[in-house]
Amino acid sequence: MLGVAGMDIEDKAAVACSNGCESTACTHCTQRALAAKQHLFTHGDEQRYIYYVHSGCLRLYKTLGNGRRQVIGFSFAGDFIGFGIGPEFPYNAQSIGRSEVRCLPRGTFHKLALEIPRFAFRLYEATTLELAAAHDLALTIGQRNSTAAVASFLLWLSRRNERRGVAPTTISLPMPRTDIADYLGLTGETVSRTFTRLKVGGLIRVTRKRLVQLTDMPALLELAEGMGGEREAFGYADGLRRIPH
Amino acid sequence: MLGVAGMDIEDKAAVACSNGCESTACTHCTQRALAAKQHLFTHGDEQRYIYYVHSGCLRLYKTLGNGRRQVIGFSFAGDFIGFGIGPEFPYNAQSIGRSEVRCLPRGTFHKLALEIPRFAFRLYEATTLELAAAHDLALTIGQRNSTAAVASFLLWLSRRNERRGVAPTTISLPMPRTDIADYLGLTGETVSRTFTRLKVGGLIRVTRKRLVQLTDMPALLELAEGMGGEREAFGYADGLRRIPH
DNA sequence: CGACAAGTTGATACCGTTCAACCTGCGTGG
DNA sequence: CCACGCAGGTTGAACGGTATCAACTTGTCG
Repeated sequence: MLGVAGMDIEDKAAVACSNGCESTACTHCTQRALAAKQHLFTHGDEQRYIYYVHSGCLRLYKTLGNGRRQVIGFSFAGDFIGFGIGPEFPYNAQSIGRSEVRCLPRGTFHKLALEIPRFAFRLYEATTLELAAAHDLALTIGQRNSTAAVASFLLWLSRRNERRGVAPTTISLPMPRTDIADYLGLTGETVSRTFTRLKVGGLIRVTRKRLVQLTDMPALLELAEGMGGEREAFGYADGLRRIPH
Repeated sequence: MLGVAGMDIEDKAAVACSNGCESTACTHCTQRALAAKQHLFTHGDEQRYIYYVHSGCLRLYKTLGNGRRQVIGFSFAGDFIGFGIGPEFPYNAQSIGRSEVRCLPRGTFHKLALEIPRFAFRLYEATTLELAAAHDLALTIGQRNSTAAVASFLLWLSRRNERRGVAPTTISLPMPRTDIADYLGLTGETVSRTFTRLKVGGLIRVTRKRLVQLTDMPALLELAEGMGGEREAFGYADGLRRIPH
């Protein structure tokens, strides 16, 4: 075995890269600084590079002809963006705040993969983990109500913290509410209302708009599974009282 | 280049397999016949094999603690099931009707990948395409209304036919309405109503319950992008008249 | 400090869900 | 071969969660 089980997707990819970069890829790599809201690439752009996020955070999203937007992921520092084999990117990548990325020429990257089996295998592993994440997202969007969706989103960030040795109860949100909304298939308003319901329910504390404390993990875990209010505590399926008008 | 651009994901995987199977994998492979509704594996089962669907159709799905189900994909004859590196399957695979699968020992499969770079690379390619499909699903569930979702589902099957040289306007549905519903994040009732609306709108013809003719492709394409009824033909966003009570 | 983006809260509408009754058609067994 | 049975599918009526549109507040950055 490779002894990488339990590692983060970005960790795996980083290992994969370090293998390759040492030889060739990173000798050719360029840097790029992105301003807030600037696109790294858009849907249909030629796939020339695979990107490595050095700092900042980007949103990956797709759009419908009518303008509706689905965020399919967030890329944090240490993540790779742009795995895939098609000639064009099938989604958009946009910097949320300011960020810096490294650009690894795709050709070099793939040549390496064809030369070093372990490298290709790690690419496979990394993609496989992204796939699992995408399936989880589908489960969230399709089957969780707004409360369960927001709860599972917060828990996802919590687990991410945990794996990096950061306090799992202190969640910093680099993205605006509308991104969370478009990620979860909701609207900004609904996300906002859900935050305040979790807040008044005592499950979270919102220190600042982009900084959340998880104060009742077990309850959040239950909510995320749609088990909130088994006894329908307040007459609502998720056991949280609606804010009175 | 490898000259596989534009190939189907299952075609790619088949090539990948044929490369490997010829040497070792398939000499160890066993067959398995599944009855209707029988599970190939369930969430949490140890990942011992990678499966190749020889005949029939399976649904892949995940569930929430409260019992709600999200279908994350359908596996048709020629597809592989079970790519991934974790110790356990993160979803369930259940036969829809009767089906037959071949079981390829995971160890052999992965050893091969580490020996033959091109094989590992093809695994990477195949997973990459599955990932793109999962992102499309998220877009559908999160942003398309019931009409757009059903339209894009039919068009997906249509494109699939096209790539296999089958008439793209004749869609056979191996799965029940409830599977389509749980795939699109809807209910069986809503899918059923949407079918009849498309029917009375003249966009499809339902020959038998599981056999659909696409009679107005351009309109379906517009609907799938949420552009249906730009002029709101019937006063509804999707341009299709609701069935009066 | 001042302007504008981001976030919150409110009122209302509506799409999809839910629960229920009723068809339909396919496979099975008498 | 037909009739039965039942899963699958359709249709109906009402409810409700989330979207939508709008006003207002907050806070962040230049």
